[in-house]
Amino acid sequence: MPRVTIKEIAQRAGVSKGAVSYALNGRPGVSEATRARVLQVAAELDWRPNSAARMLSGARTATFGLVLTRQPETLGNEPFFMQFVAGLERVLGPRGHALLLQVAHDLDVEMTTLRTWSAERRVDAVVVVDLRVGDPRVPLLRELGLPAVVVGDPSLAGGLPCVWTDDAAAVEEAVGHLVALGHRRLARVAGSADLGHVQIRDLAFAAATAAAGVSALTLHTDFSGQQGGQVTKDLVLGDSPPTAVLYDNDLMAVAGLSALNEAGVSVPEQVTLLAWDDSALCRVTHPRLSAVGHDVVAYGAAVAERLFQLLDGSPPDPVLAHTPRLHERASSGPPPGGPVRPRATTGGRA
Amino acid sequence: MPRVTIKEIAQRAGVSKGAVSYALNGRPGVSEATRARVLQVAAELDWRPNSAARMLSGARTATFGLVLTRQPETLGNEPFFMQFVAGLERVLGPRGHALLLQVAHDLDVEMTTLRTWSAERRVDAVVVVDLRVGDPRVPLLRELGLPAVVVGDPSLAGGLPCVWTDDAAAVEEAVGHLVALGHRRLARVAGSADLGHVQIRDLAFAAATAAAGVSALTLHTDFSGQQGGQVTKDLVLGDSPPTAVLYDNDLMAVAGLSALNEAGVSVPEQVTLLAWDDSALCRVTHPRLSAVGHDVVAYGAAVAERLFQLLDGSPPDPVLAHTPRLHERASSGPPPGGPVRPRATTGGRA
DNA sequence: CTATGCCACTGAACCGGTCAAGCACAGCGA
DNA sequence: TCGCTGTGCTTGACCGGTTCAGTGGCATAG
Repeated sequence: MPRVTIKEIAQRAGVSKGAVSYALNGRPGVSEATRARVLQVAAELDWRPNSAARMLSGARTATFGLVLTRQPETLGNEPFFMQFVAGLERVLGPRGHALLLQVAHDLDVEMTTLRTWSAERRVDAVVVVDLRVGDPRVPLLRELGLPAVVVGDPSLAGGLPCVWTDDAAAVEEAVGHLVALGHRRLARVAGSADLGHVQIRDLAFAAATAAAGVSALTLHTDFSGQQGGQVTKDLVLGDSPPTAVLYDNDLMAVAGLSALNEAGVSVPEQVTLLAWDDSALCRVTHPRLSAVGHDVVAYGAAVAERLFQLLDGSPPDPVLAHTPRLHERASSGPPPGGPVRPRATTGGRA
Repeated sequence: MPRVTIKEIAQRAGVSKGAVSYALNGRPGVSEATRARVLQVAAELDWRPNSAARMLSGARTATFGLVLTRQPETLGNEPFFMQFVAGLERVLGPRGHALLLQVAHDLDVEMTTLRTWSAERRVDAVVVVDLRVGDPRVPLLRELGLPAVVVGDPSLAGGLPCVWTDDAAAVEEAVGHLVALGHRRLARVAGSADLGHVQIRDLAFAAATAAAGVSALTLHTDFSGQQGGQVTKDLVLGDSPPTAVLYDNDLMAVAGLSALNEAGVSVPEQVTLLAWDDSALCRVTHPRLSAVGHDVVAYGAAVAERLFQLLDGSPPDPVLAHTPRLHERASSGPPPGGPVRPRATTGGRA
């Protein structure tokens, strides 16, 4: 396979390598006539730049990196990541950029990968997800001088450019909705406490319930269905059970629903359940799960846009992608014994 | 950030660039004493090869490509892909290789990506999944001369090296199990008929049911929960309903279970359900779903191993990764009216 | 003592682009 | 007529590795 190079284009077009480079990159230094001729020859030969050569001289790899650090099983259970990646690519693809992906099983491996990518010059920038509280990746990226876009709350990003969703506002909306329905004892089945977005929801949940003067309890899990189901049973079958439970992902909500179903507790008559993420899972249960959710594909696309802005030298201001909204379905309703006052909501969205 | 290059190592070690290259790559041409000195200097300076420079001269990118062509939503709902990727990385990471990922929304985009990666020399080889019947990617890869490992049945791979799981045998096991339980009317809720693995299961299902002399019906869907639920209801509430339904993924099985639950049909008393893939979803329903499943992470790892073998020049023989097995849980049992003969199974695995 | 061969290493070309510097020539004003 | 400026193109260095054709030194064979 004799690969087409600019040298060959230069010969055929009767100009030098340099002129071809100028012409192909749309920069001044060649006449329009020459440029057109070069472009035509390039098209005829179906020339594509050798990415390695570009990288070597230009120092731009046209590649971004993403490391996902979770257990493979957990990762598979979260539709979030695949949709997020799809959103990234929606923007990267048309711009000729590629995504380098690594799935790591712990943060140390991820950090090593970031170091390697930086040292080997494999990526122009990286996307960082699942921020921890006091995340060690933030200082590492600073130290490496590796451009990065952090997916998460500005309070966690340590000054790095970030794209975030306002989870606190979403929690407030959910709590407000539940309180308006008449619920007075709320519980939250949360993910790992060391994850930044979990902590942000923790705080928002505590604040919103305190402000509304209702009781609240948050329990942390590993995001698994197993723990989601167990914790739900413990809560609902225990002393002073909550009348509404808010989950940190969809899988745990599904597991909770099944556990209650098994225990003979009816949803939403006895307990209201609210999932988080609003993936397809929420629409395949009976009753269908009400959920706090957002457009994850668009979220990924927003992050990709931010990556390009970053390389263009824009300042590291946080970008709010959007605020997750509550989607009411059949798993939520007034608490048993009826609402304190008539349904005060404005009606749900499907 | 003054990047460390072999030139600097050469200066410090008092040898030439060439000698350093030999030393670092473990090839003959330098004495052991010199090699040790070079390696030590390299370690001290924390040298890493510039990947672009390597690619440019060596023509090896240490990168493999993977294109996933599905709707982003569908993709998110299939734990398969994330686990598969995790399995790939399990092997690639330690060997210093990276994975370039693209999510495409149709096959044309995927083909364009493959052309681009090949022309730009971005990858050493690619992994091809979701093979179609008469897949156009097979001749394309041939034309491009791009090394590839096909994930799927040898009959679909068109002579390209492939890694596969014996889905036909798994279908036979499932049908055998159902027949042994006494079921005489089976149905299958399948995915898109144009996917190779769906067709293989189609044929195996038809053959196995015919051999057992039981009635069988296969309906195709788009893998979505919505269609999975709808088709299940149509089947079970229709004329001559099946007593057992085998699904092509977990999501549809969950949706089917919910739909029946909603319609007041009890599982497994009235209908037996069997999911496929056996992700965490199967353990968060009530009753828990029996499923045909396998170790997807190991599958991905096997594919990665095959990639390296391919680059080492091994012949394109198919590799059987493993055969999915039936995992019995609570959604399967004898048909209503009792088994034709006493339970003939040897007991299930968790 | 020369010839032979091997070992360890050097020097330079090369991969395919980018880019700064330089050069030829046209157009223009003085 | 001579310089000056700007356009359009060429030349060649450079990125950081790999690789191949030497080369000099040394040991062994003839």
